[in-house]
Amino acid sequence: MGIQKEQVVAKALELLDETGLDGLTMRRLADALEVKAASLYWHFASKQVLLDAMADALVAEVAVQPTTAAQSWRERLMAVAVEMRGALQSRRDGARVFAGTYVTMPNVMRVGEMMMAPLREAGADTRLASWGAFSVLYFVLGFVMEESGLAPDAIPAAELEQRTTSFLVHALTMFPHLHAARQDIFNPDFDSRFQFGLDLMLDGLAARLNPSR
Amino acid sequence: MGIQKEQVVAKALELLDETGLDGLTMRRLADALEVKAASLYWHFASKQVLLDAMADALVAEVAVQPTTAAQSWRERLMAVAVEMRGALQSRRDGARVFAGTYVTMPNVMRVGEMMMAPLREAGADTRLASWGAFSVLYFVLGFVMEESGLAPDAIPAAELEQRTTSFLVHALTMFPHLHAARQDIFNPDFDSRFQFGLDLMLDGLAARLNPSR
DNA sequence: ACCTGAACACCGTTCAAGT
DNA sequence: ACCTGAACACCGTTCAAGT
Repeated sequence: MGIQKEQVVAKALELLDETGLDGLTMRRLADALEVKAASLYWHFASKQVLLDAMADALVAEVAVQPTTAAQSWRERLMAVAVEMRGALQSRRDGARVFAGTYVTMPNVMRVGEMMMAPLREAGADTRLASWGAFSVLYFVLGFVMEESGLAPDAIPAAELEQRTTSFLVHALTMFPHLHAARQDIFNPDFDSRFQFGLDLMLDGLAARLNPSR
Repeated sequence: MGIQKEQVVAKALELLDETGLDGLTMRRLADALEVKAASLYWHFASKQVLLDAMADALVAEVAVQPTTAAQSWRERLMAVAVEMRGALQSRRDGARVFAGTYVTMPNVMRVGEMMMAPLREAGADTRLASWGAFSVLYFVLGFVMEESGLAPDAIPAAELEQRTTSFLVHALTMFPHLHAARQDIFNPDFDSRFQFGLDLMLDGLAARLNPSR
């Protein structure tokens, strides 16, 4: 009967959680599928093609919630951004897998479309809507890369503490603003920090949607 | 006499331009330095440590231009963001090298400090200044990752064309907003697109610095 | 159509041994 | 203090051969 593409991608994402991106090899994946490594090349031209498919599958989990008429464009766009962050965080190294990818994959396009829609309906022209949507996507990606780089399974606790100490020593002697803000910089409430950055962009978009005010 | 850390990092960045991140191996780097691969481990505990040093060296090129009193906080923050984009683009796969890194490296801290300074002097509290600065950094990183993924030396022209076609086919049949905005989405004026996204965030920051208006 | 055996040309990393 | 030889335990990928 053999293996199917979708099974391979699903198993690869499963394995990703266990091994991380650096530990995910074609041989290990083949083992998990009870097949030989060479077989994978019948279904995927290269490891990169498989990684692209994984990225697409990751983003496929960004659910389209039925639009409530009561929701503002801002709430709707925010919801997609939050979902996107969740998708990138749903698997270990998810952001890194996605980062090697381009916006031309169907499910990434779908997310772009879902971000553009509320902007368009609120009166944005194609440039404002598309550049705005992609700008939000770039922020989300950058945020999650940093955020998940600090996750406990990505970095040993001892090393994190060492980095923290090193940061504080440098800050104290050379970077007064970082030192003054150390409480905020090490604030572990990533939800609030994400919301904060998102709001900055949404405010900028709002100003362009209502240039009169 | 032997090799020095700085020479190794400099040569590694040089080689990065030739080979790309995937082609940069310890053995090739050793060859370029006319040394054996094992010797590198005397200076760097692992390849990852070397990559961290490369990321730091990349960001070291973000120059501090002497602040002109005439410049607004907005101009100063923008200038650092533009410099940061330039640094990440100065080497092939620069953004990918940097993306594996954390904000605890001295030169990354320096950039954070340079972004925070104008905000603080404009009256921002530590939270607004630090979270704002890092939000801008996340946008810059996400932007350059996408931007340089589309660069001619990162992707063969034939494949880029194929992706474009695939995008348009999908857009036509499934994603009306993307299709309507296709001219803007494929607009190659990345400077303008970068400026656009940056302005969104800066507007958001401006609103928080002058909440009275 | 789909899988395997076997090989090719590499990797990162370690470590005893050299100078 | 710094480098090398030689090895270990892997990689991604190809391809003739099998069913």
